[in-house]
Amino acid sequence: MARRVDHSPDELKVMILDAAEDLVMAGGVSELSARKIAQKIGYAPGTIYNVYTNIDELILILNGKTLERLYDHLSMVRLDGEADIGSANENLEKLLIGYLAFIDENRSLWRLLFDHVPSSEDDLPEWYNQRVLKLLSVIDQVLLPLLSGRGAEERRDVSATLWASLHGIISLADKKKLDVVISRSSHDVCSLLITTFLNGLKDHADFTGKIQ
Amino acid sequence: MARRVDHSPDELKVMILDAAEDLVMAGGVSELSARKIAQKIGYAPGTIYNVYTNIDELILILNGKTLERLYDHLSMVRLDGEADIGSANENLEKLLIGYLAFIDENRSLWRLLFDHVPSSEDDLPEWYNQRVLKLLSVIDQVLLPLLSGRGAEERRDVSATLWASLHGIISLADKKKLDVVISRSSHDVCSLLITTFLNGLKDHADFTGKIQ
DNA sequence: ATAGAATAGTGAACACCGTTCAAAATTCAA
DNA sequence: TTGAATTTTGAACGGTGTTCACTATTCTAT
Repeated sequence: MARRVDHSPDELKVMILDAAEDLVMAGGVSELSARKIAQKIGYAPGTIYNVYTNIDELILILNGKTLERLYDHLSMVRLDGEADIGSANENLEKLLIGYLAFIDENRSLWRLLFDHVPSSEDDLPEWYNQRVLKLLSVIDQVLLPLLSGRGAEERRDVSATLWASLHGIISLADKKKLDVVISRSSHDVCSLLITTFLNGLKDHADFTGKIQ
Repeated sequence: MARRVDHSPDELKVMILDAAEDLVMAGGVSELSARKIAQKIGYAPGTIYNVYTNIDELILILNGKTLERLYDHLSMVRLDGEADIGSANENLEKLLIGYLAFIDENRSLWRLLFDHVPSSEDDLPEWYNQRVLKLLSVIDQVLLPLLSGRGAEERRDVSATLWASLHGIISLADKKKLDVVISRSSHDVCSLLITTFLNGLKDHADFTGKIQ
């Protein structure tokens, strides 16, 4: 057949993406399949492959969208402008609350974002990496006042360390792999980590091993 | 057919488990399938379901085995007995090195251990939880001298927090989701976290919000 | 020794999955 | 109006987990 005039390729691409998003939101990651998307938009499965090279590419773009939505969500958080540890702690706590709220409202998309490992081992595309960096810049800004003496790269390493640590707690808790081992909510555990981490950043050996 | 006399049910269970382990080690998590296991041990696929209720149960038991092997690996690490932060740091660094070495030698099994989410949402069995706790006790012991003033439960929470944080770093790095964001090896990042965390544990508000 | 119950193992079948691609349907250009 | 170009199809391929009627074998009891 040919162009059913119904939808341009670009429209189709969006329709497929939206259908995928709906499926994941409504039924979890396991509901995402080419056939179900096709059924939802009233096309044949093969049509998806005219517009996306494969399902991994579709997921990548969907994850990019989730990343963007997460950034939008977190940049709404009102941050304190003071440069002391107390303010940084409060700010990080606010970000944490925002992040946990986002996860709560977008649990399945968030799982897809972090748990999905694409079959191919190619590097992620530049536009995707940019979004990750943009997201991390939110934490970076909060830590900036405390790390003004250090270089941009080292600062980003510190932010990323904190971020990855929080992610570890939240994702293990989500997978129910912390239940045995911990008696508190992941929120409380994250708060503890933030406080301890910030406290630990004071006057100790930095990344390069020098004392500040 | 009946008992081919070849193997008792218990033998069969072990054979299947070993075949599964071999498949994962040799070709990654995606190589694990009922048909491939069956082929490897010279039985029909259905036989597996006479001995395991489903593949998730098989994976759970395999993960239990990996957990046990990881514990054995880590309990070989010689730890310093001093009670100061420096010793704790050294000890954790040694454990980290041991852990990273284990991952290096058992990457696919380790991925199966942490990434696999069973379809059913039942709680994990008690014997499995015990193994997780036993593993965590290794970190617990190292932190014990620094947290002697706190209760056992709170100490375990602190250990689990550190553990989950390290896991977050290592597993994000493994999924190549830190490459953009960080310039160092996951080993270095983990070392930074350990140092900062230990430093931060000194004289700051504890889990309950009180100052020590 | 033989009949029958119990057990062990089978493998085709079911309902899925991602992906491909020759063919068909439609539109556009000449 | 014809023919080229394009879009869409859906059957087909090779895979997945899981089930279950059936068969083959062994054990038990007569």
